[in-house]
Amino acid sequence: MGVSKQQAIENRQAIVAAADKLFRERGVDAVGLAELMKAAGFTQGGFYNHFKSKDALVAAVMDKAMQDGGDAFGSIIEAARSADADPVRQQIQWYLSPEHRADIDAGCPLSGFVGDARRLSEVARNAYAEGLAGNLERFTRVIEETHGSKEDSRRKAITLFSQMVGTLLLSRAVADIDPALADEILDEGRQLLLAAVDAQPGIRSRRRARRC
Amino acid sequence: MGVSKQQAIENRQAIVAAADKLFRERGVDAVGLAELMKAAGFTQGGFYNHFKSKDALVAAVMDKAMQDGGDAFGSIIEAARSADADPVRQQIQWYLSPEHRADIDAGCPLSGFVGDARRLSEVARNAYAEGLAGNLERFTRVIEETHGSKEDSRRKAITLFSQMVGTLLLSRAVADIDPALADEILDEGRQLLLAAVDAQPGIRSRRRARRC
DNA sequence: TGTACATCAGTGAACGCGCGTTCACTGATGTAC
DNA sequence: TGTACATCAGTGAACGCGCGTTCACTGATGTAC
Repeated sequence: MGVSKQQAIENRQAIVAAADKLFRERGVDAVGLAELMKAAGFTQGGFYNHFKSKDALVAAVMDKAMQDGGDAFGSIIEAARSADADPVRQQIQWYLSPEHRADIDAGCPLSGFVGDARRLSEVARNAYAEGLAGNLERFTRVIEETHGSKEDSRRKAITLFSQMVGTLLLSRAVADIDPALADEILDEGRQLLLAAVDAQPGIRSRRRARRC
Repeated sequence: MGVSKQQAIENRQAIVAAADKLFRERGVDAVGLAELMKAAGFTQGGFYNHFKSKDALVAAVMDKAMQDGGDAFGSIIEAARSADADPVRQQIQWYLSPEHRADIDAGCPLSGFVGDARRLSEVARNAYAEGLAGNLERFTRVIEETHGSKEDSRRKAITLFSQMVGTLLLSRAVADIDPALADEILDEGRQLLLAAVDAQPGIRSRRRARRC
């Protein structure tokens, strides 16, 4: 129809955003391009003005999701710091909240795509792996700063994140069929991890210091 | 072709077994009935002699996978008991082994289907939820027996299983792209959980008792 | 600044293909007598 | 026990449908002069 370059860029982003949401909700295979383009506000033929193939879109979605995930992580850490709260505690609180469990569309992409990652194209799997590696590095840095235990902060980041992912996924998997079990999983997981963080020397000393 | 009733039952089981394997490897949507029937050794038309629809097959696969998963769990517990080893330790060792990570086909179905569970039919989701509930009950009983801490054995079962699932899934998701990271996740997770189990009073006293 | 034209995002119909499902048919199994 | 026949799992072609992808066309944008 004739569209400015700026508008074309925004339209491409709209397609990626619609795909991100639909792919997480229903799975990549279950979402057709016609439906996807309609959701983004276009007709299906225009898809190939922006992407070489559906696979290329999947890769773009994965890139964008990983970047958004990193941004969300950063925001929570920032917010915790300005509120003088423990960033690791805040991260656990958010990750294992009923709100995050329900928000598959915009929640952590590492959980959202963990089941599909293996089956996607190599480019998309690369984006996932880099997203995970980056997230673990960021998490390691935060733990190192707030807990002061330099030597095993990476170990803690890896195990803590794995625990959060497992808890969230199992809770999500049964959330609609057995909400009581889903809540139990989420609550027990959150309490355990918060208790473990509170038991860390770095954290405890910091919280005590503020109270005195 | 004319087939005995016994043979027909075995053929149905062959279809379910082939579907179980293919669905886990490539996802339910990505596997067509023609391909599936061929993998089971039949032509596609025969499918509807056994199942009302593809959805019905998915539900049957989920039922079977959950039963197999329960059986596998029981075998490991049995083997540990006859070897006078700690069943919980053995369970962690197996669950977070490179072998189980690679064995998606016959591994734990709760991990294998966790990403897809939300998107399947209600019958299949029910089977998944019941499988998870049953597994947690079995695990709770084992922990209660071997660790002797009755009041919080369920809590421990839930959190321990969530941790194993998260570790396995993240490790699997990046196993082919970033094997070093995948191994790091698996190893750190296993070490953490084994250390946590060793710190349990029930376990420690039992192992000490045997050594004296 | 104004005019002429190339660019290219968007349209919507069409393509071949593989999907889930249906169907008429086959023929050994299993039952009735 | 032997014969006649109903059953029903398996075959393979066919169905309509929606998929990913291609295409000719449109027309405002953006550029060249």
